[in-house]
Amino acid sequence: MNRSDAADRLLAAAEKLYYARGIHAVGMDDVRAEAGVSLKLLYQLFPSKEHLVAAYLDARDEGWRGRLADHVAATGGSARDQLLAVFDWLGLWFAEPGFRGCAFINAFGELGGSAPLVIAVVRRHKGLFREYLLDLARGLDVPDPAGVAEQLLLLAEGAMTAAAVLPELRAARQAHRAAAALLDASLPSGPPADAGARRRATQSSSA
Amino acid sequence: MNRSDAADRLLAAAEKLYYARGIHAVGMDDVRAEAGVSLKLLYQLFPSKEHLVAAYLDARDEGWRGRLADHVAATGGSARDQLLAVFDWLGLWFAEPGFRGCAFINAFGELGGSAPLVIAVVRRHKGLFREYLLDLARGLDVPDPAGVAEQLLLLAEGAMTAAAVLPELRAARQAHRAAAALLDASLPSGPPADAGARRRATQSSSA
DNA sequence: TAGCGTAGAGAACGTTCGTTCTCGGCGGGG
DNA sequence: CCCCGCCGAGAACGAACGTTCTCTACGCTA
Repeated sequence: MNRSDAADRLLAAAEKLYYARGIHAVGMDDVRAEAGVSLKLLYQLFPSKEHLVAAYLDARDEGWRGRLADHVAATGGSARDQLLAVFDWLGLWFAEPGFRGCAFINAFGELGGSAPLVIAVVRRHKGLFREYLLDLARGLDVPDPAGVAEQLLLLAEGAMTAAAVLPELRAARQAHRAAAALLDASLPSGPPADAGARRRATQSSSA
Repeated sequence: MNRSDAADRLLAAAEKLYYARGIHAVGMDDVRAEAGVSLKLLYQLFPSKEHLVAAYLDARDEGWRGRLADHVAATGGSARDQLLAVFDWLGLWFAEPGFRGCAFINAFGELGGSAPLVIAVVRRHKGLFREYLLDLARGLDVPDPAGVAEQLLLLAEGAMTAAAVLPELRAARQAHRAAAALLDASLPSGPPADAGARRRATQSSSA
């Protein structure tokens, strides 16, 4: 087996097992067995569990942001539409079978104090997500796109944890409504002329 | 030593150690040593680690919600003021030394799949926080207090995780601004007359 | 074909941890 | 004063895990 193939299989196995069961509940031998790779090769490719976990999170970061950006780009529309499409995509993600919250928040809570490699990857991921929102927010005609991006980031983070802990809240829909309200309120000229109509329609459709 | 005193000391030790280092990084003997209690008595009071963790989270739930409610009640003012005071209190909490995010989210990420007692306590805590926000939101003159409460819940949850992972974002301040905007937008008659002035003042004071 | 480097399978090792057991001592009732 | 039961201290036990080591077999090269 090619070393690169083995690395791919190991990362796929790590993502499946770590995300589903948590990190400390999955042993190196579990990952090895799921990937069908020898322990020796595993340790040649990833010299410790922390390295494997960091690589898993790195791969997941790339995939997650890629799928989000693809969905948003496919939606098209104005900057406002694209920012709202972020929350549509969150709703699709939350509804996927096996959804267990944000892998990065989970990993941070699990390894918070004792895994600097992992902490760095988590921070990088959240920072890149924030930058992505900021890029979209720069397309708005608002005086403070960074503030809007950070407020939407808070909404998205809150939706992820709420969806994991209290699935019945339909967090993505509430986050979408809140995001629309924040976008309207952030316009220096006030909400667009039909904002009231849109708000009423959004509320009644969420009953 | 009284059994009730021993339980109190054990819960205090558990809170200090579990919150600071995470749950699986703290052994039963660490808690026993910190509390100055014998292992035998520990197991008489809490028959397993999972019971001890659940009891720790229950005690923390009570303390956390109590401190929040005290701060909000001491603030007084309108329902709107009290809801915003929730975010003021979050800012104070985030700034405390040793802040490491929400203990319940951390525990959920750490034990997500394998500790039903703990999951139940986490869900109860978040449910009670949501009910608290809902009680405050019922004092607003808005058509959908439940929606407002849930949107503010998302903001608060997002602020907690963002503050833990990216402290430099000053999440509480952004969450406060977003909450004010959401409250203005949720009024059926539109924002109060001075909402624009308040928004501008809030923005400039955050530079 | 002989020799060598390497890979795979899994045993082995050392550590940690949750939980239970043993032993020595202390206090309270006859 | 003596005996019995309980308690604290800590050893002990079994399991799990991260990591390394051993042994065997295979493929490549001359």
